Amino acid sequence: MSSSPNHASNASQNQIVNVALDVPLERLFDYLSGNLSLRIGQRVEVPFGNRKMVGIVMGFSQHSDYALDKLKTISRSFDDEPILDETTFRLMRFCADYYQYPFGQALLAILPARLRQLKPAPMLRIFAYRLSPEALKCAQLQQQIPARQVVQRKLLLALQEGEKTEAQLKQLSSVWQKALMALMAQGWVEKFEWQASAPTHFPLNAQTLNAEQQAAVTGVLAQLSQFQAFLLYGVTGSGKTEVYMQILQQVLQKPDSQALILVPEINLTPQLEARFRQRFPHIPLVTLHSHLSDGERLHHWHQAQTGRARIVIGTRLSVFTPMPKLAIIIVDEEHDASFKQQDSMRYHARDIALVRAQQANVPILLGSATPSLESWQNAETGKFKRMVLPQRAVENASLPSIYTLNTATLPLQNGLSQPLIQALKVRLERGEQSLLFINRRGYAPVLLCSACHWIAPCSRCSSRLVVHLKQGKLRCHHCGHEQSIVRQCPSCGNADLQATGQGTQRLEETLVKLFPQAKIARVDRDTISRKDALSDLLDKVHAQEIDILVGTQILAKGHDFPNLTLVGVLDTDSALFSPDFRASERLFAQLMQVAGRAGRADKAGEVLIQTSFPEHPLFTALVQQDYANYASKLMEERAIASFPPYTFMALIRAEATQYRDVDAFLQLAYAQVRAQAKQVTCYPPMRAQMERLKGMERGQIVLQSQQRGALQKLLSQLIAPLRESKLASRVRWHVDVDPMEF
DNA sequence: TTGAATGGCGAA
DNA sequence: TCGCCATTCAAA
Repeated sequence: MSSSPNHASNASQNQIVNVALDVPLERLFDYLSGNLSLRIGQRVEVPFGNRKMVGIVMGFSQHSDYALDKLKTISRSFDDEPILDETTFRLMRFCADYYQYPFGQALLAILPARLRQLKPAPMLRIFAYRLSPEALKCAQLQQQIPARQVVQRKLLLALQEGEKTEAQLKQLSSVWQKALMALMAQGWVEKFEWQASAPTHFPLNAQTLNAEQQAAVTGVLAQLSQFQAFLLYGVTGSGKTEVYMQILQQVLQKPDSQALILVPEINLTPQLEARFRQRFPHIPLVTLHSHLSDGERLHHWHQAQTGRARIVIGTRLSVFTPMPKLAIIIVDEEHDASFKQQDSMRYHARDIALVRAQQANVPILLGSATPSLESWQNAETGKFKRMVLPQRAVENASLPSIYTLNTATLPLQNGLSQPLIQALKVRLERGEQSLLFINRRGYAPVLLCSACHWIAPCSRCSSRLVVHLKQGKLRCHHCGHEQSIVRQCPSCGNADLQATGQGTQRLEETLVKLFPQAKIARVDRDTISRKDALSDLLDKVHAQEIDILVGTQILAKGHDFPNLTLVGVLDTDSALFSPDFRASERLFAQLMQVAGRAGRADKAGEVLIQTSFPEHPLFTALVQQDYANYASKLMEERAIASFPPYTFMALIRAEATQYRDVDAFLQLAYAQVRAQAKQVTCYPPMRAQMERLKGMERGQIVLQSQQRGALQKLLSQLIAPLRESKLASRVRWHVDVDPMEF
């Protein structure tokens, strides 16, 4: 292979270039380089069919399987520098294989939207400003500027502390640019391209750790130079974040090293981000999540990809962010289901993080109060090192007391039992806060005809319409369909239709009647649609402007309410008997999580759970707050039933307007599996849990194996013939490896 | 996936 | 015969 003299280019003189494109085909596409100088990992524009597409240069070759005279030529390259490298290719190769997803689509999907568009992206160079040598020599710098030039003086004052980036200066004044220009014109300030520098000092506001936290920190620090997975199992409020930060403090001492922190949801990032920024004020930190604008996202991604950002905090997609000096990965709340992507490439960010840590040979730390059974199993077998934080970190803070209230025997007043009402009353009198958790949005989950028992159904889904009284609507929470509330039963004409059951709206209404003097706030997807709505509300809670919070799972996660001493849980029983084998694991985690909101500071917390099944093992374990015990119970069940983590699963799902098309397709898949697989068990096609969704009939087959390898092999052989099958064109279908929902 | 090409069928 | 729709196929 000829190489160009200056090594800037690997391709010259019309070579064959292998390009990855965002198309649902496994292969790469060959093009001629023309007279372009290209490098691996560069972004290019290529003609594809009758349109243009963005591609990534994967390599160069002498030969092509494709007829040479049919090769087209790359139109142009977009960026000066490659944006991806072999490390990322390797990770995405693994993902594409593991999740049975076309490589090109997987690769292009990890780019920020701006880099998938057919135009050069403004690759932002970051500029910073510092005092000029003359300014440094000048003893009384402030006096050199007229006192009226307030902004100029302000900027100078800031720069006297040290260099500042544009972003930092921007915060000082809205007219910072004009003032800065003036200062530069006078020669006091100079501009330079900013490079992240090694932190020179860390603030001393690190909290003192208790013995277990210290042991966890020491344990991880002892193995910084190689791959090792750690499971940090710490009860809610045990100070996991402090452990993360003290570990990072050490890791980031190493010049240029980068840390990746994955968090489940966007709602959690502002708080966590603020804590990290406060702790590491001199270290460049970026976030990556869906609330960023395209421009911001590109900017942040680029910071990470060039190694300038030292800390990256992001949601699941950021597990793929290229980071040249990655030194550690932390996955917070590793059990959280939102790490699993539920469409296109159905990856699990925690699992990918493990693979990535292994490939990069760096340690990875998974933290949770209720670890996933998969991780728990890995800790049991010694694959992960387990570190336990058994107590709350804040002095005098203890775990809340948890009690069940038997709704089978206690009378209910609009869904609330007397003991719970009493408990709320007591908090109000004491000036403390309460939280009521109910996992149902809307006013009431069903609209029922008292005469013929007709229930308002969704026309497109096999689900019921939820009553939203304030809006006067019936809504489907699955497809978003909305209609006005019917006044008459369409089945028998009866006008007595009843909104039955409890939802957040109705609970709020009940509470307002019971406690007219209390300040009550409802928190669910309906009230938290605006971007800052949640954080505004949380501020109110902190300012004691709220007495009772009513809400769904949005409230369960991560928030710290020092004055909150009561948590009430309503109506979670349906999850106890769900056909999804993971439902009880999830419910336990969720209830532990909400329970953890009570008594975070030095006030004792109380958790009251209304249930008709107080004897259920889930609740007995919950009352004792014994995750370990419940986990081993669940593990026994999983072992008996041959479910994960004892086996590996994959699902083939299909949907079509006619179920017979779905069935025909799944029967074909089923037959193929039966014919090939020795170590894989396959169950006949069945209807999905939600049989109909958005007007589509749905079904699936389940594949199961003791060996991950056998399942992988089978899937890779199965996909191609299925794609080619005529039946496949009549249905929409996909493979879900390690599915989380059924 | 996308878009172009193909082929069948009813209307004119 | 034209035009519309559904189906099929290639994409470098």
